Amino acid sequence: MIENLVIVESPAKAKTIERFLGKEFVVKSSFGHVRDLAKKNLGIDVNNEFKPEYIVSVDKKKIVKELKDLAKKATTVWIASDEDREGEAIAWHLQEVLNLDEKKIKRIVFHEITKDAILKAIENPRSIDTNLVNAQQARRVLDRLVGFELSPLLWKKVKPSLSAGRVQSVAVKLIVEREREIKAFDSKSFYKVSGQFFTPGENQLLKAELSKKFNAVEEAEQFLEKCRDSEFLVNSIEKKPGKKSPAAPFTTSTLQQEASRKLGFSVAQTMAVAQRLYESGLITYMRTDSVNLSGLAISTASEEIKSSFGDNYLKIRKYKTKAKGAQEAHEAIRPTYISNRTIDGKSQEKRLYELIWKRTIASQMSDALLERTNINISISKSSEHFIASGEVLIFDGFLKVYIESTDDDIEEEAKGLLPPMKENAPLQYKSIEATERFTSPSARYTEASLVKKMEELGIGRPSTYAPTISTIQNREYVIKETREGLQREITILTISGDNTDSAIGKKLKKENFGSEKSKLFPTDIGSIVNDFLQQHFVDIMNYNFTASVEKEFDEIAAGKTDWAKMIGTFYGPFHKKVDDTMETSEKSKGEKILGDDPATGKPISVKIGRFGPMVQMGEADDEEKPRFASLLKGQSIETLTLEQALDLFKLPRSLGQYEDLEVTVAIGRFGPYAKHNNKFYSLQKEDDPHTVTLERAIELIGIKRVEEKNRIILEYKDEPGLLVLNGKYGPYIAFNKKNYKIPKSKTPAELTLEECKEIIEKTPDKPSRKRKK
DNA sequence: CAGTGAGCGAGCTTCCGCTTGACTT
Repeated sequence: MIENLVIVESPAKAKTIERFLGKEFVVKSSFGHVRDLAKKNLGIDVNNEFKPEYIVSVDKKKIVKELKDLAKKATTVWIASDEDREGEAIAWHLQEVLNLDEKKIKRIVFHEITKDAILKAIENPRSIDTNLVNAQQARRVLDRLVGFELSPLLWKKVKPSLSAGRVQSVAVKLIVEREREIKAFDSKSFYKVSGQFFTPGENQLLKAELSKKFNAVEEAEQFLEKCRDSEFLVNSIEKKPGKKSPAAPFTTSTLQQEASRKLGFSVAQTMAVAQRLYESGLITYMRTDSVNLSGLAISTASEEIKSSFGDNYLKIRKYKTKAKGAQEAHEAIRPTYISNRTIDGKSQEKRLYELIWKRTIASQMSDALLERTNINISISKSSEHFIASGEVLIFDGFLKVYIESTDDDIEEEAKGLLPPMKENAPLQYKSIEATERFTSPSARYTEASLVKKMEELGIGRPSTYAPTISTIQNREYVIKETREGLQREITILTISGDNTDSAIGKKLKKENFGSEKSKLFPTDIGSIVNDFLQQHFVDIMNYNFTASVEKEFDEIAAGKTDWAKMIGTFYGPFHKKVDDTMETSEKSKGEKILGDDPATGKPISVKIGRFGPMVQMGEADDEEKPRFASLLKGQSIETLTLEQALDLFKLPRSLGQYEDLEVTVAIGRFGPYAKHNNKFYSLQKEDDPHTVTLERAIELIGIKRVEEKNRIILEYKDEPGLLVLNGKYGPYIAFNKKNYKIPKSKTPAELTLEECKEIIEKTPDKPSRKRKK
């Protein structure tokens, strides 16, 4: 007999709590949800008030049995799952599965894992909030209906094994739309003017920028012309105080963003490292949307700040969450023991821990105080002004430990101290430059900036950000890639104060632009699926869909709406639309007509084929069979031009004859190759299949033949198909398209044919490897 | 290792949100 059984969601949490409570308490974990909708079919009876069919998940059978046994023996069972919608549902499912007298079960909640908080919770038990449970059931059922009705539609109309859902489809949409926005962006050039000035007799330089930007090179030229015989004057000096405040403590989303920017971690990597830190008891729970710190955390942080930096660095702050739909069942992510500035562990763990430590400490520190100075410089022959701005740090405050990064990669020049100046003092210029710049489109998403956007829209939860990002990449809707940029030429106009008589200097400079590092790009399939869903299911694809159903879930939680009724209102029209689309819509291949082949006049189109994106020349019902060619890596249906398509049809290409047989070049699955006598010879990086010569192909054939010859250690006259070869992993025997390992006891170069045959016979048939989930 | 693009059909795929190990190479 045990006195009390306490059930929480996470085993790490169970371990800590067990330490706080006495011997009369056994603390166990449910490992999250214990039941879910049946996986076969829908798992929902749509004709009977959407009655869900719940089953104990396979991986939870063991734990459920254990909890059942313990619960039977206990006098009281305390269900202490999180205080949010999912937590309440977990509590209800547990109650159902444990199948106990209701009087034996008590529902408790606590927000801090301290002895006091837990004992207080135990003094104030309540019963399970059925309305909140119903809100969760509505959420679960809606997601299942959307996912399990839209996905099969895609299998039929686009490609098997695809998926769609309330969250993932909108995440893909963000990326598809951003890509189109970037492709459609019309970059405009403009001129930015900056100058270097000095007070006669002094040698300190004052850098200043013109607030006006010029759109045409002529305007910039005219302005510099005016500057050349202008007088410059310090028009005004303005000083004003400024301050910077620290960012809130980490949530899952902000941790993922900062770990990506500062440490270069992927979203999944951040979560895996954080999980290890959590399990070692070093940080609090890492899946949270709360920016709140416990009283204990704030007081230990205060101590740490006072002793390390001094009283004037301390400023206790309460942060409020801005995220839509935040449920705040946990604390913010922080070190468990704030006095530990560093930890032992792997390099990744140390770095992430230090980031969390700094962010937590900084959040309770004073503002940084600055003095900002603007010097306004007038130009006698123009009404424009140059402005020099500087910034001096008066008090560093939280900046002593932590500076938050931003996504904007616009290099902001470090503003520093300005040289001393007097109002109305005359200035001379050392040089004035007009530099050509270009307007740029919104940046492509990184994994972390996509999470940030999803959080803003209220789509997804802390526990699903990382898995969702993985799903859309696994389905190949989206690909994370580094792409090289392009080069462009910019014009720089200069006048020099040392030589006021000479003409305006003009030089051209090359600059790189548009390169992307680890950014998310939509694939052809991603775009096609997005357009298909957008065309037929606008409501679900709307960025506000989640926010609006969340409002209805809140109504259910408040007991104002019946959950099955709410689902019914949604499902009626939705299901009809699914049926209609299944019946009437054509298969979606993303087909685009590019134009006609100038040589034959046949139409050329691009679309998704059985093996991926391809171009087609001619129609299927023509007398002559149409020609096909796959798109190359990096090309996409959306952006392929007729010219590029024609290039694709130039292969395979015949180079001529060698040893009485034809040599051809083409591009295969593994890149460009030359083919001769049914043997393949890979082209090298420097070879272009469109221009490579017969001579070069023959050279490659020669090289490979020598290599092949060197591979052969032994061959036998009596058995031409049996060879002893030198491979990547050492010598081996090749026979009948199978490879055999040579025992260590034998010297490969001395093997006789008989010995080889013996080895082959003794080698057992390898069972063909089967793919398991 | 190496261009494939027909059609039929069985049997499979799929959602979101809680939580961590456990299959093998």
